[in-house]
Amino acid sequence: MGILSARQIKVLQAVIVVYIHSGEPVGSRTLSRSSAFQLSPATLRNVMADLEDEGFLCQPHTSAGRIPTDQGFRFYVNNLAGMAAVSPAARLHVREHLEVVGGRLEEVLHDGVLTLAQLTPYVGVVSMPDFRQMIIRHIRFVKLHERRILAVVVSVSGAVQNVLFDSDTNFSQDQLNHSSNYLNALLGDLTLSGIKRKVLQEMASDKRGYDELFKQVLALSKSFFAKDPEQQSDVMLDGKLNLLEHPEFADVERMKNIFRAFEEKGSILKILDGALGGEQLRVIIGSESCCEDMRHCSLVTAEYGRVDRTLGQIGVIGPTRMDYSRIIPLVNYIADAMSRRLQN
Amino acid sequence: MGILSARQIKVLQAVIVVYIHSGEPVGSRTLSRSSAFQLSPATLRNVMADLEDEGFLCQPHTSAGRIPTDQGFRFYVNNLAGMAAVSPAARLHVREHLEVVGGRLEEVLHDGVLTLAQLTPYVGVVSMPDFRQMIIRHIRFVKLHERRILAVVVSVSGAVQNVLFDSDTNFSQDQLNHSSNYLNALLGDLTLSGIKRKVLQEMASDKRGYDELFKQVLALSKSFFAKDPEQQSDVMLDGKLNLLEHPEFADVERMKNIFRAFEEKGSILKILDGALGGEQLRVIIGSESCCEDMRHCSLVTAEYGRVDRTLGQIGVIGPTRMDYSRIIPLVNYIADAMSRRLQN
DNA sequence: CGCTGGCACTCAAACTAAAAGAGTGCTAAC
DNA sequence: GTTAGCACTCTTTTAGTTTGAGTGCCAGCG
Repeated sequence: MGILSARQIKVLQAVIVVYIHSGEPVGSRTLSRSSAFQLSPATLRNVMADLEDEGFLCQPHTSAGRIPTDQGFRFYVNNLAGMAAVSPAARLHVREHLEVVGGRLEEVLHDGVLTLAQLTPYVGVVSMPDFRQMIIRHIRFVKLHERRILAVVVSVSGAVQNVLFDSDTNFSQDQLNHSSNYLNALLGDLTLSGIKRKVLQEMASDKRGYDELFKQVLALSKSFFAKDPEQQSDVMLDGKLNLLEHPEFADVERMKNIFRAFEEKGSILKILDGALGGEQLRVIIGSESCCEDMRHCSLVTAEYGRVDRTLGQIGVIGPTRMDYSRIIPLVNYIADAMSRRLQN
Repeated sequence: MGILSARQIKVLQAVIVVYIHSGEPVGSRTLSRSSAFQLSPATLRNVMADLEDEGFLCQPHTSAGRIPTDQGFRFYVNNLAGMAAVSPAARLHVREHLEVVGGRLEEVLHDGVLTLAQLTPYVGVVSMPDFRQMIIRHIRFVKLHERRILAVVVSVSGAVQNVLFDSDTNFSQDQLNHSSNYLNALLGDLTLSGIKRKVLQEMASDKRGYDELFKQVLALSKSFFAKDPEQQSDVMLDGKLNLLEHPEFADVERMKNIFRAFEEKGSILKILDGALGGEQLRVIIGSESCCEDMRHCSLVTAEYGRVDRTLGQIGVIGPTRMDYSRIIPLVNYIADAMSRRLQN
């Protein structure tokens, strides 16, 4: 037990390949006919029964064909799935729609999921970078009304976040400008919390002699950073309708579950960033996501970002019966394209 | 024909009320028993047959009860539906979740749809104001990188829009600040296009003598306003899952259609803003929306905004079999609460 | 010992038939 | 104008039957 014979592997692979394309339980007869097996249905039955004992296959009910279990798919993805090259059509599509110039971070991400939703029959998904972990290029304060201030924070990767807060004192826009300048001069390759720490340090070391400007910056920073936990970390989805085309989601109850998971994006985010800092590409199959509502879905995701720093995950959500050998390279390809675009 | 007798109206109303609560076709027997009618089923049958001839009722098939047509619902909403008072529970919920202080426009709108999605079994929907029609309070330019500039535009109602653009010349942040100040001094109760026009006018009248600063502003404005059509006008939806609970959407095909309409928000926006400038409250029943995918849905929407200016529509989308007498006052109530919150 | 053919068995899906139930339209009588 | 009665229609439900795909197991063969 545990280790599979060469023949078992070959049968397992055949079952999975057929199942991925047909969506129906596959029986011994089908297998014996279609594939290049020289074995009789009876023999295949024996092999399949063994594979079932090992947990790679299962039957929806007695006397139906076998379908792969999550464990079966896992073995397939890890060991058997040959990776198809990204089709020329897909490359062209990416070149035209994704590999364009610039744009805000949000737009780039949107282009990414949109492309995935168009090139696959699944749902495109991307986790938006945690703003708190992004390196800040600019902070600028805009006086709105009395003590109400809008901080515009721009990261190196082009993400823009607006933070609304109230300051204790009533600064003029000129004062805010000066403070902005001061703060921007200070920051170099730091995240928001890094900046916060640095400002506090400068204050502690009080080598600045507490000049007027510095006091302003301090007061402002205090109010501003109090608001910091304004966390926009989020996921973006596109192509939810694609799922409706798959027979496995004709069941209304199952559909509801998945759409529920989509609506409260927190659970998806948890799955996406769950094993953060792991491999560059991840495949999460069915119950591996530990999310009950997503038990019948798989995720294929890849990291995207700049060379030095991962920003988030982009990929697709589809039924466990997913065309992994086509999707995995595609997700990789698109993550790469996005990363390149973010690089400038 | 055309005009309905008192008895016909009474029957029509009874059919609709029963249907709204049961969701099943209602037959003459049910009606004769339940309601305060002193009429026999046979008589009711005659009346109902007449109502069907007039187009207010229809049968899913021979020998089923009658269900109201869109026209029937229309008559009900216009003439028969007694408006229920907003329940204390709903009032409390609104007070706690919607009638809070401040926040960006986007947050306010989000609170609005969320509240609707929680207080009704339908989908909350709000059309975001067309930024181009909003009165601008602030424009501020932030230098990002070389000639790449981020304009932060803030409206009086608290909407913030970031516009990314490239200027022809490489301004310093100080120059941008001065230009911002200049521009902000100029604008008073104007929309973006109003400002554009004004700047052009000032240029034409060249009474400024073409000083250095003004030239800057001009150059900047030219690049900035070139980007103007960056239209974010959009709709926000919440509570899509609610719809799945309704028996009328157990049919997968029908569900798909509606979710398709949700995904491409343009069509919804068209419906919402279609009869813009009309009544304060609108009810759109079934095919009246002229959107094939939404044929089985009704919308109840109300205008929201500041006293002097309508910003958009907020309301719900649900099955045509909607509890209008509860929903209409509720939507009104929530639109009011939102408008009040936006007022400050 | 591995493979195969044969056979009995199981189970879901498809089909058929019959019955039940709800409701209608129509007509004749009140 | 209203009603009771009746024949008719059509859906829904139930049950029973058949079909077909597939399995498990056993005995025999190389």
